[in-house]
Amino acid sequence: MNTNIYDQYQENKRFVSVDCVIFGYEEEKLKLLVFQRAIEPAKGEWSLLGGWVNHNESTEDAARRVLNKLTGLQDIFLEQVHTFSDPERDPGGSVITVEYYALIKIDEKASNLLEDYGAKWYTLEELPPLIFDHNILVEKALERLRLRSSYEIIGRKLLPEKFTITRLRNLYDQIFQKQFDPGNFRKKILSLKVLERLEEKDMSESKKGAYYFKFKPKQEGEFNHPIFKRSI
Amino acid sequence: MNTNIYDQYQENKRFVSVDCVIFGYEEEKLKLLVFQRAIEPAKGEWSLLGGWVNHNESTEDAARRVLNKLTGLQDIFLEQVHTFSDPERDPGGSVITVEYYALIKIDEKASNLLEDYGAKWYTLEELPPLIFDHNILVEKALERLRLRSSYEIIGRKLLPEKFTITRLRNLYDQIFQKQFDPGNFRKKILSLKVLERLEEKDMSESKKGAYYFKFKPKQEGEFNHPIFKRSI
DNA sequence: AATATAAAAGTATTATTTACTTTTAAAGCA
DNA sequence: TGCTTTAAAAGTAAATAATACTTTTATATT
Repeated sequence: MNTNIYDQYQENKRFVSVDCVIFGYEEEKLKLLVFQRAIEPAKGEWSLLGGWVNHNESTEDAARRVLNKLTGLQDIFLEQVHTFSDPERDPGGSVITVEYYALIKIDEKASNLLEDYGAKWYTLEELPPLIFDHNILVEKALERLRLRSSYEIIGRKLLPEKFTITRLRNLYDQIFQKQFDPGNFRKKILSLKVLERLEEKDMSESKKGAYYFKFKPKQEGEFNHPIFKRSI
Repeated sequence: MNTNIYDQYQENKRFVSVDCVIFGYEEEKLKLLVFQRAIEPAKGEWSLLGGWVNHNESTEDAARRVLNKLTGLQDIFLEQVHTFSDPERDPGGSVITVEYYALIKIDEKASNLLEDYGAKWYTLEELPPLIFDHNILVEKALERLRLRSSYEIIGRKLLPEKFTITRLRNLYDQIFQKQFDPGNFRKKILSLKVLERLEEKDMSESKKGAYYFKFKPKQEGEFNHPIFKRSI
């Protein structure tokens, strides 16, 4: 252990954890990965993925560590959401938790790993009651995901390499829980010039077929303004 | 000390602090309150207001406690910004800090209290280098203040009871570091119907005089959409 | 009474959003 | 072969909002 000038304040040390709201997209549905809690209190109940923040580790590193242990994935999109610190929030003791949300492609994960952990994907509507304040954390993560999605076109981490505009629109329908107008959505998205049209078409959804698109490489400072004035 | 089911994880306990970016508005300038640090390391250097998070206290309570000790104010607007946790961020030891920004009326504070703490108001341009990552915290707080100001009309906590539209516009000019068009700003603000015009005029700035306005009581769910499409 | 000032109101142009309708490409039949 | 069906893709017209201005107004000062 390295010397620490704050050792005189040992009294003030606190339990700090991270909790991850894991979003995925599959079968035209935005889904959320939840776990059966492995330790007391509330052992066996549904919970977000969490873990202690180790010494000499940032909270983001801690979140990546627990996510990697679980999914085997290395390059996961993470955004910090909020820190919850009500001393009563966890009946097991006063724990400060830093919340992140993660976006992952569902087909990428090693599903056998997930089963070992008693994990399960739920749609937003089917989500069961979670332990402690975790349902509030989910709400907060969803708010933040919506905010982000209204400033940039999200999907790089949720959709496969190539996808149709209809599929992207469906993702946005799911995130905002509303129906975007197909024509207007297409017009708006294409006007942003962040997608590149491929020559290949997806013929499974219509007779005419829908062009596949992929994301152009990310530009610096691409999105400074809200994209949709009234999406939220 | 109450019993704690997590006692077996004592090893994992961490130092947790709060840091406050304190915004005020005075003489047509957005200002920031900074302090001469009272403890080692970097004792005497400019720093944000901070403090340890005590047991049985939320981070927001901790922020209110240090702000109240300093200013005597009870009802301070606070918004949580971000949690910084790089183990190397504080050379004195690995400390996780939860950042808040506060909005206060400069004339309200007991300035003698401030002097005891070696505090000083700086404009954004004049802000000196701060310790550790505190300049980054300031940037982050400013970003968050801008985001909030683009979703609701801020000023309840920064302006006096009654104020002119010009004064509110000047505050927005300061926050976004740009010049809003006087006519268009007025039109936009009044269309939101959050201000109430008083009969009294401020005659100090023009021959015609400018009506004073005050905020109407806050409505629930008033602002769901960005107010200014391109303010950021 | 004339002048000067910034407030307040007004206006015209352009851009964006919204709610639609029409056309199109290709598959699957008759 | 050519008719039908489908959702994609393109197009359109009206309403709303943003922007860059100009004009009018109320009142203290000269």
